[in-house]
Amino acid sequence: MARVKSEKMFENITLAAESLFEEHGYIGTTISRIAKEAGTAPSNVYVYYPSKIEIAFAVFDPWLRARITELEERVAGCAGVREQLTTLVEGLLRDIAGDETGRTLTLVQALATAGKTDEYSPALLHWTEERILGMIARALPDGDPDLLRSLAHVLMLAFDGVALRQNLRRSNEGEDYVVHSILNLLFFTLTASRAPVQRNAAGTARTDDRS
Amino acid sequence: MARVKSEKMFENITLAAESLFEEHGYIGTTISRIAKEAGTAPSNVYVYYPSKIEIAFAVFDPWLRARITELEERVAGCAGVREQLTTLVEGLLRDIAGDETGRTLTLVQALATAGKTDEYSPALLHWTEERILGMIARALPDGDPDLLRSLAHVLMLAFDGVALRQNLRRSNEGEDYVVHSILNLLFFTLTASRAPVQRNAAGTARTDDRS
DNA sequence: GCCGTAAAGCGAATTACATTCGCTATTGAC
DNA sequence: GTCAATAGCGAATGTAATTCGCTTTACGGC
Repeated sequence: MARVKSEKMFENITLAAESLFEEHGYIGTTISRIAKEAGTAPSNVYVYYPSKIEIAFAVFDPWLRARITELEERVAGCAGVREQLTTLVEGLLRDIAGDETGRTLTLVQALATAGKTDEYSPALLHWTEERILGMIARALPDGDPDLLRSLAHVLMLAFDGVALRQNLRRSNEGEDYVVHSILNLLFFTLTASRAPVQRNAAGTARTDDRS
Repeated sequence: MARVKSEKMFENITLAAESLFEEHGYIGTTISRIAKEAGTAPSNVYVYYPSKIEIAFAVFDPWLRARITELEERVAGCAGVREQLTTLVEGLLRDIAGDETGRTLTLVQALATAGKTDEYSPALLHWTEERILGMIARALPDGDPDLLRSLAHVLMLAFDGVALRQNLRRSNEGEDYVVHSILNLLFFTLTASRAPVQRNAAGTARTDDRS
């Protein structure tokens, strides 16, 4: 063997990219700029990453995992079903998907511009969906498994939708409405799926934990 | 006045763009190629459209409106609530958002790469959401208006999500699962919202029109 | 400590595009 | 028939990702 990759340089490039993506998004960030910020030449960036899109994935992956894990803790700390679901949906859609630092926008841009040749491992998406399913299932232990999976899937789609529309909106009032809509739907569904267990005379259902 | 824009040339450019976007997506289509296909020079394209993204919008807008209108007719022709909702969701998510000719992918790519300076009128999105709301409301005339609007909104998000993920998947089995999930959720919700009116002894609800 | 070598590092291409410029040719209005 | 606006076009321009070829460095074996 001979000369070895510098851990320091790898870190410089990754951190520079992270900071620039955050500030300017995927498309607004150039390899030249990343290199300059990392203190090297553009061509040397390709010693550490095979392409620009791989840098974006490398930056986004740990960020999303950290946010989801953090969200799991917050959800687990909530007392009732409604609080748990509200925390989950707000955290996922408003805080993470609607993230103002533009990281999900970065990913959306990267994914949208990814060519057929860019191999994007769906591992992160799977992982995320499983985590969301876990949170839902813990909130609704008696829920029908198929329905819970459907909920998780729809939440993932909504996540993508919110991220995509980041690029179109000025204000973020849209996200609040999204959160409201999903929770609206979720609570109706919750009512329906738990209805056989507890139902009052008026025909409306209530859970044992009020918010 | 002097020389006037040729209607024929405008059509040539638009049709060439439509065909190329369909085949290669937004990013895979170049202005040079559009011009060649239209029988003119790249620079002349800019006499008819201010930018590449405007061409994409011009092509996508009438296509989406036609598909949605067509879907409205199909939904209206369905007999029961479940058939109507199934037709709506399948048509919207599998046929239109998951469109194999890649038109929604084209739009997603265009939107994702759109700079802050690109003015994209949200008129089309509003129009689409209103049409979806109309279809849902006609299927569920007794539904709570707020809930119906939430449903329409979530469907729009799912639409975006499906379109975005077009770029990641090889097969389209994912769309079938999406359709299943949404319908699953929808029917639970339907059950819940109609429950106060009709409910049988077992605590499960059923509507008056079975599929 | 020295040497060979694989690989880091880098400046200069290369390639690909969207978009603009300056000029020529056309055509509609008078 | 003349004028003038503008369609049409070939050649820039500018930007950005990625590659190339060369130089320099530093690890492993001796």
